[in-house]
Amino acid sequence: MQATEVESLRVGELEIRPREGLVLARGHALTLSVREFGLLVALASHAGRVVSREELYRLTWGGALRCGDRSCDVYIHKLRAKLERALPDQRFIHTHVGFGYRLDPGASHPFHTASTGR
Amino acid sequence: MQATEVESLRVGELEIRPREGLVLARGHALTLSVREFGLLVALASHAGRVVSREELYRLTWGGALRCGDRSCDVYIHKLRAKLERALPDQRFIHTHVGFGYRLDPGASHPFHTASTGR
DNA sequence: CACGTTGTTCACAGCGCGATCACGACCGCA
DNA sequence: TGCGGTCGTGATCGCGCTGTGAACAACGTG
Repeated sequence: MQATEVESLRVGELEIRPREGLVLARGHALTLSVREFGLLVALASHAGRVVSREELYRLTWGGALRCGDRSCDVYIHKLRAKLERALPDQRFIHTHVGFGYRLDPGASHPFHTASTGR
Repeated sequence: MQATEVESLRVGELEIRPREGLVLARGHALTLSVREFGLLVALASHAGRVVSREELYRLTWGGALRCGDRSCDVYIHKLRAKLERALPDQRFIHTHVGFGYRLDPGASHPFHTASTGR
């Protein structure tokens, strides 16, 4: 799945143009670094699916994720910060503990269950 | 039966993607822990049939169920809670006292069945 | 060279998860 | 009716996974 070959990826109000290195949030442009952009493209090209850190790293950095490497987490954080600044009312990147991350526009947050409500 | 090799399992309005660690309930994502997810996959890969605790434990935890271990019960409970929160009008996990659990979307009566029909 | 940006790594904080325990409800049975 | 076995369910606790800020090095530019 070569995301860089498509003209435009759409995830909710995000429009990503891989070949231009451009991201539009509700129409106006975001300023992302190369890594941030690569990560977003990697996520967007699997939108709605859970992507493991290994996979994200391979797609964005281009190698095997070394044990203990937290680069993904750090950049997920940076990406979240910028996305949230652009669209404060939405949540795009969801964490699936033990599995990876998922990019999803619609649902702000999946069901959350503490333990039978109190 | 290696459930992790199929793309997607469907049980009623549940869609389970073993390789992603993702569950969709009526289209939108659930947040399950690794154990909860493993258990659901174990049940789903035997949907409609009663699965013993020994079998569930072996499939999910990967070892023999020790005498007195209630892990299965506890996680069945957690799973039920999350499924019920997602789809309150349905019951998926049915208890067969003395035998085990059964995952089934439609049926609601867990009667002590000798299953005559079939 | 001075400076701002970016990429990488580290350290610490916070919280979710997994394993277990405890108690109570329920049921079949003598 | 008392007893033992089976389940449901809330609670506890240590640990690992994640979130997050910051330090530092590597560049690119004027």
